[in-house]
Amino acid sequence: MRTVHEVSKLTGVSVRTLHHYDAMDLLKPTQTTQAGYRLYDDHAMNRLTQILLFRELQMPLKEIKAILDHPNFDPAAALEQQIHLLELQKKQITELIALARRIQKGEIEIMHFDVFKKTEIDQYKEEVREKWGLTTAYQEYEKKAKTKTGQEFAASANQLMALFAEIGSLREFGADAKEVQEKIGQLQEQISQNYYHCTDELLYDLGQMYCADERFSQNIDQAGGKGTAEFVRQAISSYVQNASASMNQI
Amino acid sequence: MRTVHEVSKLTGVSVRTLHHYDAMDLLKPTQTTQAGYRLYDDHAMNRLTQILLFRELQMPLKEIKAILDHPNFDPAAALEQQIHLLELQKKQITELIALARRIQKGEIEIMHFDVFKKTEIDQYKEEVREKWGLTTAYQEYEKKAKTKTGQEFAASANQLMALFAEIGSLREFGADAKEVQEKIGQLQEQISQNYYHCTDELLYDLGQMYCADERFSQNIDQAGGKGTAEFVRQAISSYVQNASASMNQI
DNA sequence: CGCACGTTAACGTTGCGTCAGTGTCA
DNA sequence: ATGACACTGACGCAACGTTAACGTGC
Repeated sequence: MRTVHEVSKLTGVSVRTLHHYDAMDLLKPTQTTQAGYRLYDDHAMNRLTQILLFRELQMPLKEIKAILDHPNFDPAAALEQQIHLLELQKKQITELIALARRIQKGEIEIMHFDVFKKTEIDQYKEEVREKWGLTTAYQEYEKKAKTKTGQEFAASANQLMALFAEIGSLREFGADAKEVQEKIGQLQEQISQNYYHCTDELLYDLGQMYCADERFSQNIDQAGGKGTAEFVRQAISSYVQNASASMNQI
Repeated sequence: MRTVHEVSKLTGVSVRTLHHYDAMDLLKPTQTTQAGYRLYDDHAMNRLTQILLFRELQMPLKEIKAILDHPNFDPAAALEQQIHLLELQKKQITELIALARRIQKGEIEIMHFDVFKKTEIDQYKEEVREKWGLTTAYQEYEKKAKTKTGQEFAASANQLMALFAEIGSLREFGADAKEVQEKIGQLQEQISQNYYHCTDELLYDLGQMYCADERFSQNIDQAGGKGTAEFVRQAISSYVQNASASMNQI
């Protein structure tokens, strides 16, 4: 267990940064003493490592949080992506150096501005985001949310909850039952209409989240009875599998 | 002559960024049409190249401006420094990749946090700053400025102007005359006391600036008569040369 | 006259730095 | 009791993004 100062000295981040990451729920201290002192254990240190790696790649902290908190977050896959990004950056710097050298020797006069355009890097970053089901959907959601009044917002939430209640009442038929699978299709459509384009992958991720995140599971179980969240997750899982199976038949 | 949009497409910077750089006097358009449209020529484009190179190295825009506007700014020297910095960055990324790879293979578990500490880079950046006579002195100045009232501020400015007037009255003796050289010594001391530690190098840079920047040369000439700014520059130049010569004798 | 492009002005955002005032612990 | 270290606001700042409201030119 380390104090803020110790973590700071060890990692090079400022104490203020640790406060900041705590406040925004990016990195919570493992414990706090009775006096409110932050204490970090090795697990927290590992998360900090991940954060710093992503930060090195110029990712916004919000996105880092979203990735690390993703229900299907896979450290190995993330690491691979990070390495790829680092190599792209290295390549870009190498090109920059080469160009600077040629200018130095007087071989060329003006810089190719293309070198500054990190399209390749940005492109891969976009792929990374999509891999974790982020940004594209998330941005879409934020835009739709802006043009919505509080009432409309509540209305679509109620619609969803009503659907969960219906699904909950069908638990006896099993997750694979036609009726249930139909409802899952409706769920996907409703989300697409009210929030963001809900692909099968996203739907799957949502299913995971419904169980993993208490704020969801509690609400869902309240609407459809205990175990509904888990039931929805299973139903979504087979729904998605069937969808990908029918894709392969084509 | 290019419009903002053209420059933007060519270089990858946003139009807003060009506005921003204009507003902060980092990159002024070569011309503006009667309608206020910004137009950039090749010279401006070259300056933009320099800016982007420094920005790539994570330098604050203020500092970039200070360097590019420095009276003795030397593009070749700057380029060399930029290359050096780029290579340091490349080295750091290489190390990061190596570490990430070892983690991937399971050879090690936890990251050496040292990799994130860019001490070497920061250190060299500090050298670059000092090379252009920046930051150290500038920060000192800003600190002293904070603990000063407007009156104290004006007082020290008047002291300086009085000194310039005295030097101006000694023009007939020539820049190398004992009396003049003495006054230059006083100048250096006064600056050190009121503003920041004024090394010989800094004094020399100031001399250059007194002539290059109209805001200075006009005031100085007003205090000591026409040609005083240029006279001071010459006097400082030989003062500094003598100082470095006497250094070599030791 | 439309339509792409330009302008200024002003507020919003990210990621912290930097006090200020106060409590804690060796 | 005296530092060194901790905490919580709160404001500040850099480098733009974003939106609004409006002029320009082919």
